[in-house]
Amino acid sequence: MSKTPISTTLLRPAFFDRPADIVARDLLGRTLMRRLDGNRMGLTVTETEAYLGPHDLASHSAHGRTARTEVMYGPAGSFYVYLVYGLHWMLNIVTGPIGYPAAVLIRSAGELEGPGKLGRALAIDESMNGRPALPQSGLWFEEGKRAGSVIATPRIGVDYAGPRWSARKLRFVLRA
DNA sequence: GCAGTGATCATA
DNA sequence: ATGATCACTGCC
Repeated sequence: MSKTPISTTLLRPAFFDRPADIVARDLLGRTLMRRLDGNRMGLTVTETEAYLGPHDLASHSAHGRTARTEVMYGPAGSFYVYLVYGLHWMLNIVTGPIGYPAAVLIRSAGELEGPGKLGRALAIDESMNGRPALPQSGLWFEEGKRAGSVIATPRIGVDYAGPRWSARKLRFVLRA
């Protein structure tokens, strides 16, 4: 116990440099780590949604590059955080190459079911927007994958995207 | 079923 | 400057 392991279980930026649906699925069962007030907690990711890119009419990036969506055009592995309904901070992780605006919404982890509850419990706010998912940010992912079956369903709350895109099964849930 | 809440974006 | 919208939650 006297030595610190050299290898880390950190999920590196390359993990996120893939299509959003692949990343969304692969994140299930991984551990979302949060450092708060000097304490560290880890939560198993249990629900995600993929926002594929500018052609995906449910994605914020479907209407072009704006101040809000700017970080989606940045490097994979950066957090994209925004406020919805004036109350709830949504936590997303940017995926794919620089210049290509796609992301994965973290909807549930551990006992925290629902993206608004997750954001509140983890004290997510605009200060996390654009930060890399690394320990130095106080919020990151680790590898160890917990087993379970994966269910794919349509995404929640995206009816505005029209039937074609709202019906796509881009929400992924881990069932024990 | 629907109120709360405020940033964001299009319109002007 | 104004108004519609919103990747939600909790209480009626």
